[in-house]
Amino acid sequence: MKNNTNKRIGIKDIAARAGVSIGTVDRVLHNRGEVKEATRNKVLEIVQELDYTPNIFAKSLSSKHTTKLAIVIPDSSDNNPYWEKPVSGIKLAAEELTHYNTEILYEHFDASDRNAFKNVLHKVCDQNPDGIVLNPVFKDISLEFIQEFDKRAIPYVFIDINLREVNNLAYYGQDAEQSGWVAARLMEASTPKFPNLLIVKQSKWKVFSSHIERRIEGFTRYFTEQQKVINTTTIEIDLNASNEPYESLNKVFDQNISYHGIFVPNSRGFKLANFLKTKGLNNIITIGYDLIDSNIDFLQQGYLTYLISQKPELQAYKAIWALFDHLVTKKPIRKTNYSAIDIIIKENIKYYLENK
Amino acid sequence: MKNNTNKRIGIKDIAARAGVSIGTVDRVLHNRGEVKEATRNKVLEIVQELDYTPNIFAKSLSSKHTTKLAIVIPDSSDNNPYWEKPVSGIKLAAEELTHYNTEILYEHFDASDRNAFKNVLHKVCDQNPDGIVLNPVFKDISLEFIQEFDKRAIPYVFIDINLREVNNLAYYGQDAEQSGWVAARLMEASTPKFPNLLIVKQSKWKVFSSHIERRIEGFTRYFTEQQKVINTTTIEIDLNASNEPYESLNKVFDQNISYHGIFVPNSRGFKLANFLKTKGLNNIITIGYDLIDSNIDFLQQGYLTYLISQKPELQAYKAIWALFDHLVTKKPIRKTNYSAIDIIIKENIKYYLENK
DNA sequence: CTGTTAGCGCCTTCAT
DNA sequence: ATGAAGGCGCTAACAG
Repeated sequence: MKNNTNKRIGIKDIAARAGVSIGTVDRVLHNRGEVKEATRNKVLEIVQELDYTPNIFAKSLSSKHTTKLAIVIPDSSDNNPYWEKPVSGIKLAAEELTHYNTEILYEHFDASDRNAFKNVLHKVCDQNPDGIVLNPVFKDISLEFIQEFDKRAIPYVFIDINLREVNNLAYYGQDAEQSGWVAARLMEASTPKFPNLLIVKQSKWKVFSSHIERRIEGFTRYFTEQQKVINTTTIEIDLNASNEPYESLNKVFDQNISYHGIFVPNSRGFKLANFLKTKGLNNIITIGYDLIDSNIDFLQQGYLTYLISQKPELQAYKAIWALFDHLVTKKPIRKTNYSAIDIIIKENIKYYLENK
Repeated sequence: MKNNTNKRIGIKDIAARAGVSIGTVDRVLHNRGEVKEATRNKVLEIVQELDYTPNIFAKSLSSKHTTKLAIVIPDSSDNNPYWEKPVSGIKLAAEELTHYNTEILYEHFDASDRNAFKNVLHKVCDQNPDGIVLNPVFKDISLEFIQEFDKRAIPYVFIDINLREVNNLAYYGQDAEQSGWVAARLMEASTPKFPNLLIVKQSKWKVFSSHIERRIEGFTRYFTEQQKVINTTTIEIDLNASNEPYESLNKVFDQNISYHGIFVPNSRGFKLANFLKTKGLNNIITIGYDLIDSNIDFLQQGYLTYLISQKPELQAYKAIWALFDHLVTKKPIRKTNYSAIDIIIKENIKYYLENK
């Protein structure tokens, strides 16, 4: 039984102890205005001694200052529904944070549009926010602006893509290679020895490509490191073209190889699934990524066997909170934060969705 | 650019809109004192319309009242490390909530001790808490006290075990049968057709038994409903006896059946794994429950293939917050809340643990 | 039944 | 360089 009867000590107490007014205490606490060196030291001493910590509720209640957090992540205007997810995480965090006198600046842009990206960053700089969540889709442009952030001492948190050798406060994202391992492990468990495997890549997919490549690396490296022999075919398809993926897949399936498993390392598994459905092929193990609606649909129909999910909502949500904690409550923040790699099947998807 | 400049509306705003004073608004909000039915309705209407939510910081700043929440769940003193998990969720919630003027009353007891359970509930009643999180391990005793709770209008939330036909605010727990389905599905995917399967039950396990039974039901029903033929052997072992599970398992494995998979529907998978390790059997698919340390250890060593986890920390954490939200912020609470059924393998456990 | 008022701990402006 | 006072949104005691 815990009884928390320790009254918190406040600036009033330390003012009394120091024989000054609370106004003076406030000034030394915030380096605001001039205070005689002697009294200043005395106050600080007492602060130390009494282990004073501000009451952030009283603080945010009274403070006129609202901290501004800017979010720079793509939206789904490039026809990739994946991007809806982080946005919903942002909205949740924004809602919660209105209580704390903090406001979220969110500007969406097409993930494949260099200029849009640059423009957004310019706007963000103009707003002069207190902190920034950034998905650095274009590395060169990002680095440019990061210099500016550093100069202004604005903390920034990366989402999804981690840029090395810069001074970011934190990173929230996935370990793409490891998720490839997970996929491989599931594939191995569900297919016979020496399986024929197909990997369906997307061409013309510039933005996120490093992730996709690393998922594939992880996938194939799993088998080689376990010294399992597999027979892999990799095809590249323009998944945005209207005649695809049917044309390419038809070609592959006409070659009379019977595939045991198919790995789609991006969020477009549903396109493959749709193809399999029209062909009546429902005994192939298929593994895709991300819980977008059409994937969920085909998972439930049985044309996708596994989905791997990284809770992108949570990434955005956590990134924003990290900034808040850093700026307002001064909590220490862990720098590298990899998302969980969740395994979703028909049987557990329902409660997974209910618990996000 | 979304500018969240919507000032939160407060009791002052709704007072103005209703043409009354903030005092009156406060009274209807808290059912304190008498208010004319007409004005009462008007205020409530405006509250609805403006979607008012109280500023809990201002609230906890001004309020003298500290809300007391009592938690009645077992600890691990009955030698079941599972119970450590919810306790850690409680601690987290308690820590967060101290800020909000609420105090957590936690009294542990042995899950197998009827008298201990009763005593704790008596103590809880004496404390006269504002809300109660209850794991109703013993149904009859629980129902007895629930009558008292209802009489005093103290809201109570169930964890782990759901008692029907009582007026609980919410339930947080697992869908045991569905998790059995998940296990079955994984087992099916990883074993040949017509597999020999072994189910290792624990005897003398009174408290939690309905869950365990329902996991097994789900497991076997999956196969029958899919019309898959399996050959199942079920053994019951006193997993707390020192000569077990070795004696019983030895007997089973001496019978010259080669098992493809073993299902352990409780948290003691590690005991089986340890047996398999000493026997050098590492090609059997094994599925266990719960991320207790020894299970994690054997998962990483490869003697447990899958672990199914229900994030018991989160259940406790959410249950406490549900009470808080109900009592303090008046948020509506969903009554039935099933945990996610997480599939854990060697390859994804690391980030899973990092993200709890 | 309803309005007024004094805080809660802190920030901020205005005097001194 | 320092103190005094008003206010943030809400609770609770006190007057009508």
